[in-house]
Amino acid sequence: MKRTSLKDIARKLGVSTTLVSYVLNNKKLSRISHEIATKIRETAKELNYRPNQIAKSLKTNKTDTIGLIVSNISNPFSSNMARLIEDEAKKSNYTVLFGSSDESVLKFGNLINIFLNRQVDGFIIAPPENAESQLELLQKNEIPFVLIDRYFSSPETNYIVLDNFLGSQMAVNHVLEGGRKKIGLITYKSSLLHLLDRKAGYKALMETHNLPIHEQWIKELNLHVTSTEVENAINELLTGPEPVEAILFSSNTLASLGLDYINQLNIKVPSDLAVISFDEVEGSNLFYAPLTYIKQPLREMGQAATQVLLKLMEDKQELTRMHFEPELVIRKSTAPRAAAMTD
Amino acid sequence: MKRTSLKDIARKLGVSTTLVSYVLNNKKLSRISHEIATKIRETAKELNYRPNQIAKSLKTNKTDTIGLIVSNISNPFSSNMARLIEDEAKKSNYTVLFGSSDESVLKFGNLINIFLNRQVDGFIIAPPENAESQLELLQKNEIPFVLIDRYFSSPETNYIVLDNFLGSQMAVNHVLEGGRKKIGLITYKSSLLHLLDRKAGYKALMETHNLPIHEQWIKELNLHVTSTEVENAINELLTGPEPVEAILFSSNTLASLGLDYINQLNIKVPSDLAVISFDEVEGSNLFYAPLTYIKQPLREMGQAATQVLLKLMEDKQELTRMHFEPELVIRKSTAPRAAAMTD
DNA sequence: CTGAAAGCGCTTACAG
DNA sequence: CTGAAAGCGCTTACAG
Repeated sequence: MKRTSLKDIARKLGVSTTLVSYVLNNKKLSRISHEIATKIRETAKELNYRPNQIAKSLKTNKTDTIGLIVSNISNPFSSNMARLIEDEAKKSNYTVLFGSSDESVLKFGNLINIFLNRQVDGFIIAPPENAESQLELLQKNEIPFVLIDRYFSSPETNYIVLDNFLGSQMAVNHVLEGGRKKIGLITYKSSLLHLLDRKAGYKALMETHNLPIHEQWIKELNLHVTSTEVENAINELLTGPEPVEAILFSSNTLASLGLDYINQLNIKVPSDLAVISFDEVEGSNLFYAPLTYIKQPLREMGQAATQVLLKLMEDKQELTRMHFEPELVIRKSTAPRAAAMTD
Repeated sequence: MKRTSLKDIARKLGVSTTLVSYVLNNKKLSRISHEIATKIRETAKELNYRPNQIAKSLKTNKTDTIGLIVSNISNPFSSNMARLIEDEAKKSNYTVLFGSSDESVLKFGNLINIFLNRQVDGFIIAPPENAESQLELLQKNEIPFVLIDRYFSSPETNYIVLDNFLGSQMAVNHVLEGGRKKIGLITYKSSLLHLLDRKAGYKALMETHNLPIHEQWIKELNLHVTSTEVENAINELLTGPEPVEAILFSSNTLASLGLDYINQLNIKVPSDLAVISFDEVEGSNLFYAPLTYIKQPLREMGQAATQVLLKLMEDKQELTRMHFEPELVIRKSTAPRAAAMTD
């Protein structure tokens, strides 16, 4: 069954496709008789006309599609972001293509190419390490894009990220206020700036308070982290010459693995060890000491990213770089020393 | 900067676009001199040629795109499924458009239309209630699609679902073996067959064992469930004339809300109450009594759905309906009566 | 072995 | 007020 096209409608009514196109797109309506317009609309409905966006795109060079590239769509952080972007994009009649890079530049580059071949109008990207050259390529080709969650110092791009430096400071400050000065950091070995910011914030605040930072307090694990690595890191932080009283996890994945292990150990949170993390750990409220965490304003960030991209696509404008303020969600895992002891 | 087209390459080499098209698509290579083929490929690379899939699609009437419609991409079940489908589709050079219906037929219909306008080649769909007429429309238009997770008795469609009836039976049987005969069910008020199957399996197994089922043991909540509804349901199950000894939750969302509440009550799992659920509850391993659950073989189901759709798209074939076998993952929340007591 | 040409379904500058 | 016509970037049946 052939789908009906503009031509079919035009032929049936004995008018030009031009006219039909104008009417169905509500263009130049002022110059078209009301009568014929109505007839066209009726016939379109009757024949169950459905515009072929592909044909339209070929002509207009616009697909009303944006490509969303995240690390892994099955990660809650990414899927939540995806949903917000989907909704925000739909408001402007955009549809979202998605792809997962798995932290691999190779896969990332492939996705970019696949999406470019499909003529996406722009990208929202949480890039993997070493994606700089790919991004430069996009810039050279004047493809609009905005980074989210992650960013680079060069090339200069639009981005929407958390103020990660501040987030770490808030986390460390909160732990210090609870009476714990020996704080370990479990993060990733990575050149990604948002992660370096988290490390730097931790260090900076410790220094502000003239507290020593032992290098063995900072554990940097693989981006594709295993539970064993996390377990080893925790063991090392808890034993050694300067055992820590608190651990800051720089991601929900790390914290989730960490809590699993801590739960098996013969120690109590928060009396023996305070725990805090970036991003919520799904289900950590079921833990006997629900996790204190640094919360990102996901909705605002997702909407901002989409809006910035949409604006970018209609007219190249200057750079937009936003650092969103984190929120400290205090729960039991960091209850103050004294309180925790008598708990 | 204009993108280079086939014509650009053809002009530069003084050959026809026909030839260039054949070479770059590795078609009819036997009839093309090796020399000119090499030259064409070199020039394409040099000019950074990137095929315009939109133009190709217009001509071939194929977009190599599939539409994935789930209830909500930010639900872990959906995002996990999405990731598996993304990977499986990519193996065959397909890209995935996604959309969330939020259990609304209206939104669902809109997504179908949007995706059809974009000429997706087929759909993978976890439909909302009352989506039957929309699906019939797809069938009438000969659009290939396969349902996943959910299905209808009419119209007859392809689908990939869990054997939900069996899943409930496994769950109830396991609880009975643990020495508990009073079992409550918290599920949704819905005509969706996979949910009715879960209820039916529960009833059937109880009857097999000649156990009474009190109607007040079956709680049917709104698909857009609130924590209050879950709390009320649990309260009613635990008080009343015939308080239950175990609760089966028919989804991870229900179980998650339920555990949250049970955790606040002055009762212990599993000694006071055994708990079991469909699908894993993220982070429930952090709970003092990790949750026993009915596991769906997501990977197999996602791959099957994609494969069935791909086959469907190349040649309409007969119906494929698969009921996958569930797996019972036993953890502490359903430990046998005796063991739980002395625990 | 190769290419001119038609055509996919639209949009829109242009002529009347 | 209206329409013929060109053209977006491809594919491919057809003629040579």
